[in-house]
Amino acid sequence: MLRGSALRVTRPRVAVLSAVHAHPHADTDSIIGAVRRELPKVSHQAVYDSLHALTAAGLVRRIQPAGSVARYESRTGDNHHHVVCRSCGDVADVDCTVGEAPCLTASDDGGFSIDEAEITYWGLCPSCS
Amino acid sequence: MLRGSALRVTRPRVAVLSAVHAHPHADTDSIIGAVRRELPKVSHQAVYDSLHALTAAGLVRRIQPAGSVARYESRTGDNHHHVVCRSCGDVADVDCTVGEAPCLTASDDGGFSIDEAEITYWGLCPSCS
DNA sequence: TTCATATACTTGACTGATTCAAGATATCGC
DNA sequence: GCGATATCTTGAATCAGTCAAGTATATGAA
Repeated sequence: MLRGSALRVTRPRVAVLSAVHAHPHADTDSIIGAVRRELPKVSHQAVYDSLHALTAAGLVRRIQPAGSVARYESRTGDNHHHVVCRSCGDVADVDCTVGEAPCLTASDDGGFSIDEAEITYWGLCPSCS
Repeated sequence: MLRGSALRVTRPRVAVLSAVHAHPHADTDSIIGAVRRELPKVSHQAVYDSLHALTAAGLVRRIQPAGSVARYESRTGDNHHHVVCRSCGDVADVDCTVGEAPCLTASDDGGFSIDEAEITYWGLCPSCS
């Protein structure tokens, strides 16, 4: 995957990419932890740099619900959305409904040229509700 | 408005509420600046506290697009959404389209009890595009 | 395989938004 | 006007994330 995106293949990057695949919606700190289980000496900066590189290459997607730190996931390019628990902050995926496209055209875009509509659903997860 | 929400009427709160009305989508720092034009000696903490109190009371709404600091607006309870400029971070309001409601029912909520669907449109504002 | 070079990583300091905590002050019901 | 209590001031602390300088490593060419 890294080579496919013209990214150099380094051990930190491989570990970060695996960690994001293994722990969807994990925050940076959890990813650092997961990476260090494999490569104990990786710096936090290397993880931040890798996440930025992977995000820029489109191999991972960064999400950041209001009030949360950045989280990363490996499902990209499928325009899915997220539910966030107001109580514990847990995040789950929500697939697009078929009927969505027309609704996500803004009625009045205020002159903006819109290229993406991101939906965040808010509520309570099963264990908190 | 403050009394209507059973909040004590203090000069900092009045100034914060006016500032949010006068500067929609302003971040906390701008609000502090606006408040201090009227009351130069207000502490930043008082502004943070006021914004929290006003948000809890529903008199203002807090929004925080990914990668941005918290912003506040006085339009509440009308379920409108936002367009955010990827370049300058500027925020504008987008009214609900009539057809939206059915689309914003998640196809699979993963067991979450959802109470709100928040849409953020991303693109470029007129001056950046 | 070796080498050169650009890219990535390590280390350690720093920033900036936000929060915490303790004591002083002001609001509001009586 | 007075007392109780919420709010504000002051100043320090936290935490995610960034910056910067120097070292190490991946990769393409010799």
